[in-house]
Order: sequence, then C-alpha cells, then structure tokens
Amino acid sequence: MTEATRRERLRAETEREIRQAARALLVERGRDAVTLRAIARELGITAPALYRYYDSHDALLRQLCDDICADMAAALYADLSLETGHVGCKVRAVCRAFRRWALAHPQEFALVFASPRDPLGADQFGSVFLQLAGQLIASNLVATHADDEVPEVLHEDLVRFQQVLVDAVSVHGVQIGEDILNLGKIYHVVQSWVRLYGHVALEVFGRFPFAVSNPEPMFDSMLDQMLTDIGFQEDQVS
Amino acid sequence: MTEATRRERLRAETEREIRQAARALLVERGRDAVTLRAIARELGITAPALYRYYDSHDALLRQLCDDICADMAAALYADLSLETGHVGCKVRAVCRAFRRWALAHPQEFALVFASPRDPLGADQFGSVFLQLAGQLIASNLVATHADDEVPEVLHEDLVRFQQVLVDAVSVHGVQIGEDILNLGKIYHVVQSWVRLYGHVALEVFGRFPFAVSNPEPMFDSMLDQMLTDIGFQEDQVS
DNA sequence: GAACTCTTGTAAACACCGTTCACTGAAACC
DNA sequence: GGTTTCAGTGAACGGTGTTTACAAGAGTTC
Repeated sequence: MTEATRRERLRAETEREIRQAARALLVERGRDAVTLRAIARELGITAPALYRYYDSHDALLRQLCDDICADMAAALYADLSLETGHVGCKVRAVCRAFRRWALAHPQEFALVFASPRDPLGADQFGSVFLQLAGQLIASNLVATHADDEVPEVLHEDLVRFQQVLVDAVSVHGVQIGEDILNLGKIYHVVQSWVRLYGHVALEVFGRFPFAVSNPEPMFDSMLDQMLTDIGFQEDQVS
Repeated sequence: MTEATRRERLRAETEREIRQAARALLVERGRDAVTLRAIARELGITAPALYRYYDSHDALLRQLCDDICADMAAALYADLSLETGHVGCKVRAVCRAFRRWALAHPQEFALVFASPRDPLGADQFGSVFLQLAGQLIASNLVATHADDEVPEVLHEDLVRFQQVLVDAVSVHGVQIGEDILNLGKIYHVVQSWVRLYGHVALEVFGRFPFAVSNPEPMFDSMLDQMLTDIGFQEDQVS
C-alpha cells in the first residue's frame, strides 16, 4: 500500500513525535516552554537534530499553530456532527464548541488567536466557520437583510467575503446563488464572529470588567441575541 | 519642596529609565526582546543591577503592563476631553480612541489584553471605561431596558458589576441611584465591551475571516449599532 | 559486494538569556 | 570619623537558538 521507504517512515515518525512533544510542552508549561532543547530532550536526541526537520524555532512554532488549527477544526466538526437539528441548532452547537475548546486549551488559543502574526491566520480552522456560515446563508431560515442596511464603503470588502463563502461552500458540494447570499446577511455573519470571538477571548484572558462567577449563561444569552439578529426565530434556536 | 535625598532622586531617575527602555524594546522589537540584559545595556549598567529595582524579569513585565495601562488611560482621557458633546458623543470618542490606540500599539495591546494572565487585569485602565459607563448609565439619554430582559442566572454577577460601577462613578463625585442603574442597562454595557474588544482584537491580530481593506467604516458601523442597542437615538450619536 | 551519495544524528562552540553571590565604593547617618 | 546602607560590579551556573564540522548508517550504483 504505502510505498514509503524505511527512511521515510522513520522520518515521518520522528516528525510526529516532535509535534507531539511541542504540543505537550505548550499545554503543560506555556508558550515559553516550547524550546528546541526541551523538545529534543523529550525525544532523546540533541537540539541541532531538529534543524533537519525545521528551519528555525519560529518555523516550528508556526507548524504548531497549524496543528492546533487542524485539531480544533476536527473537534468542532466532531461536535457539529452530533447535532442533528436544523441549521440554527448547528450554529449554536459549533459556537458553544468553540468556547468550550478555547477554555480547555487557553495556551493554544492564545498562540493561534492572539499573537500579532504575519499576514494570514484562519487556514484550516476557518473552513469550519466558513462552511457553516455558507450553510447558514443558503438556508431559508435566515431572514433577509437589506443590502442598503450596510454602509456602502463596506460593499467592496463584503463582496470579497461573499466570494470566499461561495468557494468554501462549493468545496462541500453545495451551490448557492448570489441572490440568496446578499450583503446584509454577510455583514451580520461578520458581526457575529466579532461577538463570538470577543466573548471567548475576554473569558479566556480574564478581561471582563468584573468577576463573572459563571460566564456560560452570559455566553448563551449572547448567542440567543446573535441568532436573533441574524434572523432566527426564538423557537428555531432553543 | 521635595525632601528627596540625592540617593532617592537618583534611584527614581534610574527606575524611570528602566521603564522607558523596557517600553522602547517592547514597541520596537516585541515582547521577547524585553530582556534584563538588553535593558541594562541601554542604561549602561549590568543586568544584576536591575535586581535592585525589580524582584525578577516577570515582575518587571508586570510593571510594564501597569505603565501601559496608565498611559493608555491617559491617552483615552485626553481624547475624551476634546469631545465636548453629550454622553453619546463621548462614548463614541472613547471607543474610537481605544481602537486607534490599539492599532498604534499592537505589542502593548497584545501584552495587556491577550495574555493568559493571573487573576485581574483592568487596573488603572478600566477606570476610563467604568467612569464612562457610569456616566452613560446615569444619563437620561439611555433608554430603559427591562430587568427581565436578562436571564436570572446573570443577576448575581450583574449586581456585583452594578456595585463596581457605582463605586467607580462616586469616586468622580457623581452619585447615581440603583433605580437608574438597572440590570438591563448593565447587561448592554457588558455586551458593548464584548463587541468593542472583539472588533479591536480581531483587527490588531488580523483574524477577520477575510481581508478587510479598510476596517474603519466597519468599526464605525458597529459603533452605531452598539449605541443604538444601548438606547441612543441616531441623531444623538452622529 | 564495494564504492558512492544522501540523510540523520552528534559534539563543540558562540552569543545570548535569567538569576545568584560575594564584592566594592560611595552616599547617608549618628 | 566611624558605621551602616545600598546601587552597582564581575564571575559564575544552567538555560536558550543557531552554526559548524564531523560520524555513521541507509539507499543506490556499478
């Protein structure tokens, strides 16, 4: 089956172990503990050997980010597949899953979502949200928002995002027309991402303006409001 | 006037220089460049000398955070004092100032607002928002939100925040009754903080789901929505 | 099977880091 | 004037990323 030579297999295995060790260090002792020497120590090799696999410490951290995104996407998809209701229920499920994941993996969340990074970011991870947003928009459950609700200066950017959404959805075999996917809806999806990210980041970083004893109801309440704003009725989301 | 001895004056001056050097390193070369040795090099002294001023590298970073918060609060107050309109205008001004500050100081923003920190955070900085939120709530311009709009599980936390707000405002000599400061209003203030922080952090960290060519109109648009949600009329905020 | 190359690892070294410790010299105090 | 206080030094320890020269095994070629 796999035509990998012995050398290729060993190399792949070592690389897997490197990622695994890096991840464990990040989770257990924070970003600053993800050290080439610490990783090497874990594998029973020396630090310079890692340069056969990664160009630099920074490149290894970038790889770590990608791994985290992929794992999170997998976790969200898993939670999503458990939800068999209509689209509103799925949105709710994936938003809750995102919060749950972030709280369970604060170090990973900080590394991926709160570092003044290069250009991009979303990568693997974004597809979950994009696909869901696409489904959401394609669904008839979404109320129509007028295009002139959104300032005209935003149109150009939203049209670009529109294209991103269409592409993301079409990858999964669903076709949607541009008439359904109007700018008002897209604008509300972006606003929902702002609120979702805002709440989760504030909670993970402990930056609410006061001590919240139990943030979950506050999150759920925000989710209700979000879904209502997007256009779901109350009885479709609970 | 100042009864400081020569030694005390020198010490205070050195401490000022340490903070200044640490800040410059953070701004110009990022968090990881704020090292004891780099700071000492800048001052023309040796690294161990810094231990006469701070217990550890970590303590110095904490001090740096406090300085940043204080500076940001000063910047926000400065922008706020330029705005002579009613409370709605002031809220808008300070929110815009917050975004402007964050974009101009990404490293500082990341350090203060996006690190999995100890318990608290707000400190000096929070008082700007708290005072403004207090004024906002005390103002008659704010529409009334019914208490039963917010889930009952949140009441306990919101009541605590209510007290924080009352205290923050009373420090500035303004007294407000609990009847004006009802839970519905407080809930919307918290939600506004979520959206404000969410947008700014996403912009600073480049985590919008697509490339936004000009995020400012999107921010202003969100601000409009925020102020409307809180209860301002359109003509009171523009 | 011998000679060869390619790959994966090592050891040593360099410059940097936080931190500790014994010390010096000058300022402050009595 | 003698003593104490204290900012600063230099050396050292163990840690870091990274480069370099080198060894030794795996895969390939004849």
